[in-house]
Amino acid sequence: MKEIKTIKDVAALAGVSVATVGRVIGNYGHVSQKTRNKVIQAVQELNYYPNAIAQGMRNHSTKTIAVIVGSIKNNFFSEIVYAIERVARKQGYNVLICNTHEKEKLEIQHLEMLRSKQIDGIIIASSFARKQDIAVKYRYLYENEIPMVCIDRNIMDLDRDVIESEHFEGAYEATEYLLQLGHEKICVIGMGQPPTSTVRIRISGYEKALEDHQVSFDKNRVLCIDYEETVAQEEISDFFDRNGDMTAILVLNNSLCSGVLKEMVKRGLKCPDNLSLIGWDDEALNQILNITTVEQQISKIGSLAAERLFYLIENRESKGEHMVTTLKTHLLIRSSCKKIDR
Amino acid sequence: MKEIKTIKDVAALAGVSVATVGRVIGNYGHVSQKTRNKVIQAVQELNYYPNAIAQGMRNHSTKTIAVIVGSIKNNFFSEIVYAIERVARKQGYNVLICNTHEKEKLEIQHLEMLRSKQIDGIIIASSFARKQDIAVKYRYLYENEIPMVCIDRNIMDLDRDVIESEHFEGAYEATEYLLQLGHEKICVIGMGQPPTSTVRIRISGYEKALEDHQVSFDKNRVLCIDYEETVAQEEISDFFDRNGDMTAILVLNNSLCSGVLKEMVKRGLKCPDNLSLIGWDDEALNQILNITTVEQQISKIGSLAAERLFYLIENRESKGEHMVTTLKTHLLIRSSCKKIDR
DNA sequence: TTGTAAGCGTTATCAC
DNA sequence: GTGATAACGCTTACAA
Repeated sequence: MKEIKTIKDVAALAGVSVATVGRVIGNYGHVSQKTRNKVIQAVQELNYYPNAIAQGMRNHSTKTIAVIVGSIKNNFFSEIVYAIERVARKQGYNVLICNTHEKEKLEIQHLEMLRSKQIDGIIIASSFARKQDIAVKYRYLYENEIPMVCIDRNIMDLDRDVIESEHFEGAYEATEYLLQLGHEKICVIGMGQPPTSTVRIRISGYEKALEDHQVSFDKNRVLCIDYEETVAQEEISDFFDRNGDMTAILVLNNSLCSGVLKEMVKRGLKCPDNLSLIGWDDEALNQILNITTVEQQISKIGSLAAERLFYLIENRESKGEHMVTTLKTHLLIRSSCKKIDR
Repeated sequence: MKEIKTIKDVAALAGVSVATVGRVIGNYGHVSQKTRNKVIQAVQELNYYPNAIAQGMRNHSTKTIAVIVGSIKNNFFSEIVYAIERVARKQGYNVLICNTHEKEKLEIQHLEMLRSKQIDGIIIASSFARKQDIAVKYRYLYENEIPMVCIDRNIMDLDRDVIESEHFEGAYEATEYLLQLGHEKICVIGMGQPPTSTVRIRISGYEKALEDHQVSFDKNRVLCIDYEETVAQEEISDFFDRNGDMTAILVLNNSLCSGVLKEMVKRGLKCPDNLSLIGWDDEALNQILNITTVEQQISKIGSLAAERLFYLIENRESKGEHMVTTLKTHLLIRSSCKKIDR
């Protein structure tokens, strides 16, 4: 068990001052080749690594960013985090992971902790839909000098950069596809009770498609599910009971697709014979069962968010406009929807 | 955009010294009620939060731990990380996430970075199977004063705590189940080329079960797949070609199950009619398709590892024995395996 | 080219 | 009960 060495130990061993060691380590200023070699020698001998905490203290930078998401267990988020970490590592940054379980209180707690830890930047999928929903005393956590990028969801009226998908268009296209196949009794299922802002926008895309095809909207065809996993299956089951006449389901979150499929198995409903189905996000399950799906560019959300964040970190003073990037979705047509007669 | 306040600002506003503010914040020593109130008032007014970097500098503690895994995209790891983060947050710690892509070089790089960042502890699923495999110059990264817990995999001959599953017994039980159903041409598929230590142990459990039932082991029945996703499906396809006579497959990693199922769909093989199948780890896919599975206590691996790590952090001096915790697996029998005649 | 020393924000010991 | 101050390890302006 070796003691951790400091720049002083290196200086002592090399027979120079700490300033000279600093120059060699930091690669700045002028150092003679001879001295440089002595220092490098000493560094290797002692297995010296600079103390990043002390560096951070001086430089006001921790080379660490944080990602705040609902849950890293959600495939959508774990893929995003993976992409973020990839970009971050190449830039010499580490990534802190924070799960909010979609609880606003926890999100606030995390932000306070991150602020205290002097994190360099934050990528967040917030539980707050609008700035007004954030208690005034906590707004400073969102409106401060720390670079921040919102992913998947916008916080309305908050002037921050956003990377998201075309929620509206994705849902519109999927719904229209079902309408064109002859479906009118179309149900949608999304996450959050109340629904996340993302889900709300997707629902409005669904509504607009119905409207454009002269099919009336029925709010009983919409199910928004709470985040507590235990009750989800029961809610889905009740929903199936209430909508015995539905001919198609559009699932608005990947994590719900398996629940719907379980219910179909339980009821002996075949897809697409008894019920047409469209999923959201492409996963192994959808590929194997040949389920038509709204595809998002998940990795790209992560990598763009990370790149944008590093840009903000390196150009802190630039007071430019906040930027909203919207990524295209794509309806991947497989064989889970069938044509029906009206 | 507010400036970040320091303890000095608080002291100035409250009209006391920084020492007194420190006493109030840190809740130690004696402060009169009157002074205390003035300080608390100032703290709230300025929205002051202690700078954790400066605290870390003083206390030699960062209240941050790191988790090093192959890939957070892997459900097995994302569930573990979720469990770890849950425990950590309650203890006031943050969690850094590091993906190694199962590359030894990257693992070393991460460890160096973490050391530099003065991380308080590390939970790692290492790519190294044995201490001897680690270059001598890097062994100090594994044998130092930083608390460390290995998960899922042990590093042989390294004296560290381990939390893992019963790999051997899990594979033994699954194989025996197949043998009892009359299968003898049983294939296994696992991750890593060469296989991870975890997979190697599972394979030896499989071998032992064959031996105990007087079925000879054939190495052509074993497939170990490289981590590059792009080639995996092809390798599985070739493997199916080479083993046209197999009657059962035991999948040793959750992430491979979907690949096997895709291949079966492609070839029109029904489960269990044409081929019996056992998966590893229970996921939505297995539940929906009714696939018999070796269940691990995934969340528990994470929470136990975190609890053990915090114990080590808080009892740094204790030179106790390293501890190996082995969690039971459970064969969850569904309907993906059928009885056959010998 | 090299060394000295101030300062980053906190904690905690020591005086008063 | 309270305040001054050294220390944590590093960076860098300034002096030599």
